[in-house]
Amino acid sequence: MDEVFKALADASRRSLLDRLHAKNGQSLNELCEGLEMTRQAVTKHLVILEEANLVTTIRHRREKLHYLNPVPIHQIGERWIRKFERGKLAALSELKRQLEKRDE
Amino acid sequence: MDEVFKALADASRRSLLDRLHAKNGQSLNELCEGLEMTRQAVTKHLVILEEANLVTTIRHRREKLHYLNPVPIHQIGERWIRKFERGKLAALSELKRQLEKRDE
DNA sequence: ATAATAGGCAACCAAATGGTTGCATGTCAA
DNA sequence: TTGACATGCAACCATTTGGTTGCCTATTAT
Repeated sequence: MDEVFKALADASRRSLLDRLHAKNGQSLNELCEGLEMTRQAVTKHLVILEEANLVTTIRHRREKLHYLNPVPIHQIGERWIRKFERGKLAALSELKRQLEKRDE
Repeated sequence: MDEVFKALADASRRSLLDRLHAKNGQSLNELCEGLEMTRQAVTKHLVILEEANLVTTIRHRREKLHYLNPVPIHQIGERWIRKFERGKLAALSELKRQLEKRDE
């Protein structure tokens, strides 16, 4: 679990997860597009995400495709949120979402 | 949100959250007990947790009492987990919990 | 009044981290 | 086969981070 938190600590890695959340199964070079980092930097980040089991990869031809794995993220909440609190928190964020939506 | 992830990245800080989850509203010195860190190190960690809004404090006499705030933790899951995935993941971890319980 | 308790501030240090450059390897297309 | 494309590996560097020590302030109890 330690690796998961370390992996999520960096903004670049979180934005890589965002990209995969938006479009799953991207190759390294695809994930590099539009970023101001070197490909090698992105590689390093992806390795860290893989080791944390937040990203799974499969090779297809010469490409390595990356997929987001939401399981470890889901487990985070289970550590510090009691069961009876979940409902209230969910209701709270739904309310927040509605209020923000109203201002669009 | 960046501060939340940074704050959660460190194992010492996570164990402080664990302690508050077990017993809410502890003072600095209470939180220091049994740890192999200096009080000043713990102070630094608590400041980081406060800035991330993961811990709220109130002063009572000369003591500063610390409380766990689960809201930012709850928000993490909302970022990368689609609504339709939540049910499955919750079922999965419940299953896992049951299986682990069986081995006790 | 004074000692003990609870906490705060600042300077300093070693280790970890995020990034770069340069080169190597494997695979596909013409 | 040969060049282009997709990825991998390693050395190196600046900055951040977690921790320490030393000293200071505020509040409580005797």
